[in-house]
Amino acid sequence: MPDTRRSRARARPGDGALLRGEILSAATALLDEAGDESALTLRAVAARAGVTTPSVYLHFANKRELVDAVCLAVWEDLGRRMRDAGAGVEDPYQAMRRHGAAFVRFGLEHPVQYRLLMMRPRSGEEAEWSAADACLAYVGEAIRPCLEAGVLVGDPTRLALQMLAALHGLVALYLARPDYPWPDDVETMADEVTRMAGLGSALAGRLRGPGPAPTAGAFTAAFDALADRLRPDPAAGPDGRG
Amino acid sequence: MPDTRRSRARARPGDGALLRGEILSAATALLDEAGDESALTLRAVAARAGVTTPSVYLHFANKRELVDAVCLAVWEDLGRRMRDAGAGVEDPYQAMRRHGAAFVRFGLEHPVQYRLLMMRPRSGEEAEWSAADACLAYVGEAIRPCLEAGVLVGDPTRLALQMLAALHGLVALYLARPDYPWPDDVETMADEVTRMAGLGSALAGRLRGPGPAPTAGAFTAAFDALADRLRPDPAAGPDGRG
DNA sequence: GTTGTCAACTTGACAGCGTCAACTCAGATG
DNA sequence: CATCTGAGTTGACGCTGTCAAGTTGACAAC
Repeated sequence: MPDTRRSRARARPGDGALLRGEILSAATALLDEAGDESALTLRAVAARAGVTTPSVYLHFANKRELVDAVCLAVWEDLGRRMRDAGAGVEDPYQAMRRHGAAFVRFGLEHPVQYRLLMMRPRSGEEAEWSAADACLAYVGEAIRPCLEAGVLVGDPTRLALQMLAALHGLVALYLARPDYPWPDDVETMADEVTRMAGLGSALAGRLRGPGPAPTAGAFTAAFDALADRLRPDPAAGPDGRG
Repeated sequence: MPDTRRSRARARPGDGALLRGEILSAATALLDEAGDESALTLRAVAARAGVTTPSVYLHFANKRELVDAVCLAVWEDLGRRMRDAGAGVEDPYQAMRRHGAAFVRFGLEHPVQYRLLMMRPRSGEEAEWSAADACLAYVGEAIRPCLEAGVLVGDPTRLALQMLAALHGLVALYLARPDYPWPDDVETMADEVTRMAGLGSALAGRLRGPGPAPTAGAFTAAFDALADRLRPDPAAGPDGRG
């Protein structure tokens, strides 16, 4: 038996690109339903699109390009989501917190696509470069106001990489290791990791340079003093701390 | 042509387990030489061990178990390496810095194994549980002295997860995205990320609870003051800051 | 309305993969 | 020498991505 009964009418000359869209949505549906990339075979995609397997090659050079296209489609949301998360928050540090949490939330909402785009060895070719690059760029955008306001100090690229490392680490770890003792509120944890990275970068940037390393005792005392200073008013506020 | 000319003498009854070791080292060599998991096929492993393909199934239930065994072999170093890195450093925070850097270094030195064990969706079975669990346990060990000394405050498990997220994020990002604008000294960056996570956790733990979120301006001033306090002596020391 | 052309798609195959049931074979044991 | 059994092989199955060559069908021209 061939792939399947023919179910799709041949496109008219000039409309060949129509199939591309149908293949893409078939692949997307397949990936979303199974939640597992192993379900995404060219044969399954083609059959779902009502077409034979090699027809996929008319619009995608190979499987990798198809997978990339499927995953990239979901990526178009990321920038908007991160910007929306920080919109209306004028304080640059608090805005960065929202940006980071939005990034983590996005990753957790698209586990398969995130894994395929961010946790695969690089293809060697230039494909899907834009996705991972977009992540770094968005994080860079999020921290720039903090740099301009003087909350963060240091090299912007380096800071963005460190910040992204923390965010990506949370997503990647959660996706690959759901058996870890994760708290129920991973949303909160996303904010905590962002805060951790933000506070840590802010402080580490100031401590750079030669000099003796402070002891843990000095840290403890200094941190307690800093916390007191940053918490002058014990009255409750609408937002979380830090 | 069958798999290859027969090159291995059949083991004597009772010595069947010998083949297991030969398969393991063949697979290890294959993985190390290619630096790419796609080179690790059962046929290649069997041929390298001088045996036919199905013989692998005499000692490993499936390919996944073989891959896990290969990767786990390298994991036995991790605990020792992390402990060694912190040995002799009595200051708990500085010891934690070393632990974190050692973890990152380990991951970067075993890219294929790290990726296979830490960046793959969970098998569903219990296999290789120990590897990822070991990571979390080692990080937990590293931060416990900090908790006891009062440098870190908060839930140990949560803190370990956050710390591991930062460390894993750096490794995972570097392995999956070598095309990022990484600095030449990733070693230094490993330390910076550890420091970032440590400082951030230390501070974030103190700022938890209800209350208004400090503004970026308050942060900036408070951080500058803290940095001054932690850097009382501008004389150069042997160690990095922070 | 017949014909020709070319894009759109199919046919049929290839090599390689993980996996398994059935078979052979050598070495130890009686 | 006969037999038993653990060690390894043979040959196959269904699956995968991929490709060269063939077919089909809508439109444009006569």
